[in-house]
Amino acid sequence: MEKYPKKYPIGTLARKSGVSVKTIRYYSNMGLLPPAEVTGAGYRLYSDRELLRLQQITILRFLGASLKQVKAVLAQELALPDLLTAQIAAVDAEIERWRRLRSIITRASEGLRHQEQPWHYLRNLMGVIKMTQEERAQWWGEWWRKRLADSPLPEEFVQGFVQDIQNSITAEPTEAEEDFILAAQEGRKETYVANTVERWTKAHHHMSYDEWLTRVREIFGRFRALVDAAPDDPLVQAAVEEYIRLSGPLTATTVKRLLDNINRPVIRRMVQAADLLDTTQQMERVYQLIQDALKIRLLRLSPGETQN
Amino acid sequence: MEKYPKKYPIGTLARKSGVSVKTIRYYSNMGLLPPAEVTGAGYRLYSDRELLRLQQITILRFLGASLKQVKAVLAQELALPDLLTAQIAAVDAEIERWRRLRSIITRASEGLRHQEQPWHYLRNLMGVIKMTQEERAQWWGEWWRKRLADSPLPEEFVQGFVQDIQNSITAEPTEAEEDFILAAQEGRKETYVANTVERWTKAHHHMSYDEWLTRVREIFGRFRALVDAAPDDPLVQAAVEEYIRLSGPLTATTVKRLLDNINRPVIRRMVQAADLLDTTQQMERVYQLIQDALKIRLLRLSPGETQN
DNA sequence: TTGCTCCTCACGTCACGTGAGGTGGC
DNA sequence: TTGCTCCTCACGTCACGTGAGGTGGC
Repeated sequence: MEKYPKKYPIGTLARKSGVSVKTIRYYSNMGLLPPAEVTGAGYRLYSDRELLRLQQITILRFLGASLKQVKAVLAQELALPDLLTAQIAAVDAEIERWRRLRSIITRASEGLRHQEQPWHYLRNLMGVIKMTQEERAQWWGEWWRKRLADSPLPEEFVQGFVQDIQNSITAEPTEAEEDFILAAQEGRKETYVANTVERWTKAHHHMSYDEWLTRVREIFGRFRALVDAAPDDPLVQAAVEEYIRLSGPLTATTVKRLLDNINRPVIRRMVQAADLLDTTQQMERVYQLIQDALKIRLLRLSPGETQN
Repeated sequence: MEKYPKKYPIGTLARKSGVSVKTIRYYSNMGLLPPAEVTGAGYRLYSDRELLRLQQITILRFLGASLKQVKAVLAQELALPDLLTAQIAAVDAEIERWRRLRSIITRASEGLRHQEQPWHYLRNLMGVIKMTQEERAQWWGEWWRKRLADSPLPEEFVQGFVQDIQNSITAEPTEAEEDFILAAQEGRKETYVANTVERWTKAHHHMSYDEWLTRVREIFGRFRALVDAAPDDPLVQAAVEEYIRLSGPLTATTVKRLLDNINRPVIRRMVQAADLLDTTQQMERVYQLIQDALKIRLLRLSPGETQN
């Protein structure tokens, strides 16, 4: 006695399952849904066993599986939960791809509004977005080399500086970095920088960039005057307090970020450059003073976190 | 004098543009990038004019345009900004599609963990998610008809009630609605409802569902006792105050939402049902009392918004 | 006999890539 | 002459849908 005795032609299966005749024929031909029987005249006959299998196929397709994956799952070569986990990852990748495309199109669309040479602009935009890590390192290297070409800094120094810059470039570019490169390539770097820096000082310090710069200069003047004082001298600590405040709220996190920043090779190299250009040669000592004063300030803010 | 005198074969163009020979051949064959010249031996020759055009094609493809769209833009049948606007909309639709698929797969994946009949569960899930508005209306109609089958309510009343239910179904189902249908189909409705209701009362009222229900019953008891009082009677107003608080903070918005809710045809029909079943037949009057008391409370909360 | 169902085969979709088999040009 | 470049043609990708032309079965 067969379990599924009743057999019916393809049209009946199509009606029972809601799947088109063409699609069922396709599945059958590719071996995914073999008919229960084929008559002498070539008619495909199916039973409810095939109906069940077809429903499983439909479900898996509904969950985004390819026919190849469907085949693997039904052959029990691939477990259902594993398929779904893989699908979620694949869908996430797709969403990421589309998001990125969306941001690119939006940027292009906005950029075009103020552009007189649309194709030229779009070509630059595409170029910048497609840049690999090495190409960006290359670009920044050249940019700094050009900027420092006329400076009186010794050649080895410039070489080292460019090296530091290139080493500090991470795998994933930020949109801000891409926009800067684009602006520089289009010769509108000055206005771009002015705008973004102005936005930053306005948002974080409620003052214009000029005001902010004046404050920074004033603080460095104070440090310079105190260059021979001890780091825990109240005057030095007062100056460092101001310095911290210009970077954010007075918390351990802010101070740590400042210390991390000041320790970056590029910053250290800039301090060296200042010393090379400055006849007083005090920048290195000022730099040490600020570092030490920051460390003391951090100790006072978080006595429990001195280990790191 | 030609503007682009130098002509070169396909391989040179490939190297200059970074596009593969095969792709250039494809574009040329389909008329998107006709060669500047074809030699007697059939060699395609290109100039820098074609190089420029090829770069434009590459840019548009980078922005997600199809070759058909590329053709239209280069033939100036479609303006660039219009293309980009259309692209953004298309990309948004794609992201939405993938998001929906992701949520479906996630739900399936989580549901499978506690399921003994995975295919059966997945089939139900697919069915529920694919339900159209009419199918959902149909489903709710049947569900209520079954629930009210044994009730002593007259048949015309049940008909009208089911009609009201079906009319209140919106085009877009919520996930909560889909989950309820699924739970009901799988016979785990009771635990599902208990869980979600419990979560709701815990989150919004910091009490268990049982406690919350006791409070609601107590308030209705108070209204019932006050059925002949005026809506602005202090005791009625005190009861309505409690009633509002059980629904949210005492603001004009909350009161308006309560009034909207109480005015829904389905709610009115349920009040009528209570009267048909209750020997005291007071529910209709209690209902009116609550409505009037709510209106007075709303007037006191927002005297400026009485027009609507 | 009529009308419906079923069959195969070929082609189209989208933007190419692969590969075979052959030829032109430096 | 050798090695590189170029050519055409056919087929594959993915999951079918469309359509032509013909036949089986109630």
